[in-house]
Amino acid sequence: MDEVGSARGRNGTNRRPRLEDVAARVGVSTASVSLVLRGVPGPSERTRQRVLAAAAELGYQADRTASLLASRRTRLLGVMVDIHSPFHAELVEHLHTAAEQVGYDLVLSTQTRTRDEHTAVETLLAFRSEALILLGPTAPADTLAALDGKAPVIVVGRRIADAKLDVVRTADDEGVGQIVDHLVERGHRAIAYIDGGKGVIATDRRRGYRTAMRRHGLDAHIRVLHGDHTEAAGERAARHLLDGADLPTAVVAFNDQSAIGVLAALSRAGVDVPGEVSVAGYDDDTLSRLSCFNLTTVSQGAEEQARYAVSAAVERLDQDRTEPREVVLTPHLVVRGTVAEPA
Amino acid sequence: MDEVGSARGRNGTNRRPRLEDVAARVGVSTASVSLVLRGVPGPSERTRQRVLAAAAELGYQADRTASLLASRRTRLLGVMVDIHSPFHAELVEHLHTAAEQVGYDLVLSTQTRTRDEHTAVETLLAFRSEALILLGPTAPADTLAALDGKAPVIVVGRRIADAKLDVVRTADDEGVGQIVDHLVERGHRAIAYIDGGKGVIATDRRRGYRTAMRRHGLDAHIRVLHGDHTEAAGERAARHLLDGADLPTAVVAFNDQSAIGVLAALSRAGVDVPGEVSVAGYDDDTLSRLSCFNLTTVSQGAEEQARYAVSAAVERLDQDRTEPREVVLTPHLVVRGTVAEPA
DNA sequence: AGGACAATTTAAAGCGCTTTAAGTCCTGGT
DNA sequence: ACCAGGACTTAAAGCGCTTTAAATTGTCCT
Repeated sequence: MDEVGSARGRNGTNRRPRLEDVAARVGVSTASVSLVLRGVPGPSERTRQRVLAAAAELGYQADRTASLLASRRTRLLGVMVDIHSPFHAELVEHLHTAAEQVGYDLVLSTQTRTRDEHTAVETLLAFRSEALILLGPTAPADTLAALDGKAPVIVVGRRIADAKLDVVRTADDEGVGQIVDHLVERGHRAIAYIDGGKGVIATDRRRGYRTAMRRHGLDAHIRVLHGDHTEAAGERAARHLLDGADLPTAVVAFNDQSAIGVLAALSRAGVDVPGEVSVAGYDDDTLSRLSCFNLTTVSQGAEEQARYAVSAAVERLDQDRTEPREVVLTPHLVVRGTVAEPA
Repeated sequence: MDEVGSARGRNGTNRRPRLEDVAARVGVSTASVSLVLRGVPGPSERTRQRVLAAAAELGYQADRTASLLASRRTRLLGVMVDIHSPFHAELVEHLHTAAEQVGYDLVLSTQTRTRDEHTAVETLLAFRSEALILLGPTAPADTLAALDGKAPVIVVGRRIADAKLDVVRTADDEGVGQIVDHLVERGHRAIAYIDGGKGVIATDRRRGYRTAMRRHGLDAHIRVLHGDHTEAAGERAARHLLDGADLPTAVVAFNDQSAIGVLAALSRAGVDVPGEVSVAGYDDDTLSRLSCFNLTTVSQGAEEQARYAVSAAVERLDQDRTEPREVVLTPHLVVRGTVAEPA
């Protein structure tokens, strides 16, 4: 609130105020000040008021490192993110609020091209995170399991073979299934799918497509095109479709980026979307919301995943849950403008 | 009974190894171990080897909070980012490497819709960051100046009125100037500009446009349309241009998002880009690189800014520089596919 | 052999906070 | 009066590491 700028370097001594300074000012012990500042019941109302006043005057702010060190607990959740991912950004946002509600704080660490997952996690541990929330880790399952020996690990967004650790993710197959259902309801039958490569997630989504098509008795229309997670892949696949004889009435892409590649290729070829061909993506990326795309897609529910991840951590830390748990959430369709009845 | 990894649980049976444990294992004092592990000269080669071996065996990892507390120095740079910004993501990536090279580490804190700048900065300070690197802060100049009283503040990407603190930014006016030059070279004269609202940055870019136009003797063609930083604004402005009598041959937008709105509107109206109208953005967003946009834009040089920000911090911390410094970098044009000779 | 000096090693004092056992000071009941 | 018991308050012992002064060892002269 009040930005009282205490002159730094006025007399060279520029120590930030310590607990002791507040205590001295009020004339009580540091113990009392600590108690008051943390809201622990005990100190009298009079002391409380005076301490709070003094702390405010001095602009006192607890030194986190000292607090962490002194208390066995740090109430810190380490979060590993890919700072380039918009989806992670959203997750972090919700993790912050979820953590705050249960009295935990977040420490962030990011992997980049030059900074691998290992380093990121070490940093988290070095700050004494009590649990690790890993967003879309790529490390092998046993590496993650080993990590779980040091602190509870919660993996978000990725399936782990036979998980000995907590996992929070959405049912990717189901999400793609929903898209197919949506398209079928609108009257589509020739629905092609552009694959996402060889990851766990891609496998699930592909299976979701196949299963849904069969469920609708459209086995004959199953058509999976090679691709990956990039826009370029979507474009390539779309061109392949355009070159072929039978253009499907709808195309489902592995993710939004790929779908956008499809849109670009179709638009360049003069094919109207959704007039001639319907297109759907996956992830509900920031991109997909842009009005120039307005892509029908599937949302992974960042907020829900964040909430579950935090409560998984809390259950591990505060409620001695020991058996691993996998939370699989249902993604939900986001209907926008790239799907219509087939021509 | 059989637990994966080591038995953990809240009873704290499985303490992570401490300096003392390593020392005991080798049969030396904790002091020696500390010295070895930090690479301080002193310990003999024999001790060094044995300590390193023991540390590795135990999987020892220093407890950062304790280290930070014990040493006056934390060698920690606090970085405030907007986790939703792709540009910030890039900056962070480069900040990491730059900091590492000079032996500093980063602690990240993000502002979100529910978490304001103030909170983010407090967190940074609570972890005893020695300097604060603020990416695109929105707080008023005097608030930032007050902050500088607690720790050196380095503002990245934004101009500060009469700065008492360090600033690293690019010359926004110059960047827009480069775009205008580029367009003029290609033969454009009727170049419109879509404004970015009322921020400091927007002001600079607008001025850059005006100045460049005058420099080329195109005063008569100066045309600034109302807008902001969103795609919607770009779309709106473009429609306004389309409705008017005289469509310019080129449009420069405040940023890439706005430019993409322009592209969308033009494409919808059947106007060919760059055949009929050239379009340019600003920021070199991830978006602008998408092949379906392939937008000609201006790059802010994230890496360079990051390097300067870190060295500004280091100069403050290790070389007691006290007088503020402003580093203004030259942005550079990124020529892609949305600019061509006027029809 | 004795001692000066360099090379190692270590004891011990914190860093700023939390936490707990041990006060201190009241109250009211007997 | 006197004491039990409640309401506060505080002294003091760490948390796991760094750091410095002092102690130890070894080396090399004279």
